[in-house]
Amino acid sequence: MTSRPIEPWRTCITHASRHSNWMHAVEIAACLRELAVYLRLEREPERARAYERAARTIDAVHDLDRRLAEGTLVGLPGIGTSLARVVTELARAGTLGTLERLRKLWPPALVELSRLPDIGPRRARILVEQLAPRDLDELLAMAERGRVRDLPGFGKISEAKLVVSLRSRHERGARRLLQDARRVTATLADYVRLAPEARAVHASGEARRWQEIVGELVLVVVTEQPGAIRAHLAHHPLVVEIADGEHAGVAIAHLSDGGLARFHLTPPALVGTTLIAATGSAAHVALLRERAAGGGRDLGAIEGLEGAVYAALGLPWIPPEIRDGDDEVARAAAGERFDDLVTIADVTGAVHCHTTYSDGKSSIAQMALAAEERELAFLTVTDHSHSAHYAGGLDDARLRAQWREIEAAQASTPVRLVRGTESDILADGRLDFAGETLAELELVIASVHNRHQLDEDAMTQRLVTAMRQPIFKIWGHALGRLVLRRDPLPCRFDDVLDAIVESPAAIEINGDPNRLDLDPVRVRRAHARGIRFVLSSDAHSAADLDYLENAVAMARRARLRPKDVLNTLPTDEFLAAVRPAR
DNA sequence: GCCGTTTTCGGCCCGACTGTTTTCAGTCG
Repeated sequence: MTSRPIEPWRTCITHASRHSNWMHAVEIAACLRELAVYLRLEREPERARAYERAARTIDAVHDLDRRLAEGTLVGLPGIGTSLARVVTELARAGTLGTLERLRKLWPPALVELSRLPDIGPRRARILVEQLAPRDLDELLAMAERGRVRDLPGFGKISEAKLVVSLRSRHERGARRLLQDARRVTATLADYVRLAPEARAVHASGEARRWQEIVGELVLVVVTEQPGAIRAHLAHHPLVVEIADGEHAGVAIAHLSDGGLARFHLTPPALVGTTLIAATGSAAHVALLRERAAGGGRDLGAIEGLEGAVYAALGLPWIPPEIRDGDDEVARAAAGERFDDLVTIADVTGAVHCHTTYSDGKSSIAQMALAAEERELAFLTVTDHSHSAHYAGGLDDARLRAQWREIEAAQASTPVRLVRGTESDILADGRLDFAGETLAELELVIASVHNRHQLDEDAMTQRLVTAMRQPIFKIWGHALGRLVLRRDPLPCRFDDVLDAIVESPAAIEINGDPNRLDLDPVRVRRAHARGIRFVLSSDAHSAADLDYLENAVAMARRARLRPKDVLNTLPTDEFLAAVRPAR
């Protein structure tokens, strides 16, 4: 286990280690999306869609560098000879003749404009061509003066909507998923490191605290020449313009995807306090500032690394994941240490994995190999159950066929393969297999996949009934939320926790970047009731096993220790703890 | 521009909604 990282955040930086060029997948995908915007403006929606599809593929591909080197991009979904050439050129040269030409042809505001709600390519083009605003602020002023309502395709109502979305574009348009934020932050950090004036670069902000939704991206750059860093930043392909921040040590980059990135430029002596301020939360920093002032000190003037700043305040270092401004400072002051929160090195096995038997992309053998590579001792094979038609759920016969394949695969892997299921929780709270089949399984995950719209009473009843089933089961992606897309299931959560406390059950913390479910706030509530957890990746491919990192981070945010997590146990103890039949 | 053949060219999700029109275009999910 020694080879795996201890501090989850670090892996983000190491994964992004670069080759001779500096164009990452994130940047290539952004350029493809920008090209798609221009193609839509030029009324080529099919080609635009092809570029958007290629952007999604590049975002998702795990071995881009290898494929670039070997010239094996063609064959990836949506990548033909033409787009392979475009991607290769972007990767090698950092830009593309066509893209540069289009950027000169269309005003910069246009790309951002076409991302606003209710503004498609046609009306974006009308706004830009008829009003010729220098930027979106000027367009806002024009809309406020009533100059939009008489344009073709516009009226008073759409003008008013435009004003609203232009006024709120920064706070709303910049909300992004944690995974996206971490990737873009890492790529910006790598780029800044290329500047000789940058002595160190640290990712910070909400992404460092593993918040599910990230607004601004925040980075700390250690440098004695902030002007040189600003000039360097202006040349990044994602950067539209560099603006001044609230004080001289801050530069704000407007990104072509509509987001903002804030760079704190600090001299070496103040890196610790700057990193603390840049990481937040605001409430946490306020508590530290108060504590410093109580001792007659100015937080912003304390020199040294982060640990030294905390030490100067009489505190142990507090992990970013729990800097919520809740009671972490008070507890740390009272002597509680947080250096024993669960880490990825504590996790012994991969729970909740799909294979080609249902909607996974990798075979049982491929999943086993990926688990072995990650030094995991066991892997639970938990494909969907029969009711999940859309995902190719398994009936009894195919489940038993899978058991035979698991047995065969077991012969050639040291990873203990566990016979499991992700059983649908039916609308009435029953599980999807008969009791005798469930009893033959070694592990049961019970999840809601449909009928999300039941009312609170019916949903609570459904979940309570499911959790009271007389077998041990793991409540999978508990409240079914999709970050920024779907709210948690409506239910009386504490009633469900009551049922879990009484019944044999545990709760999953799902590391799928769209789910991150159960959320850390509710995990703390469940933890306070003595409920235990499993950390899972919900992997639908071998590479997805890395989503475990997200689950670990959510668990750390909830202050879980290894003892709170079932899949930190040795294989035999884990299997005994989760065995369905008792 | 990609893809999958009804195999080298035509389709690419499509219906609901809404504000703008005056019978529909644009946008969204």
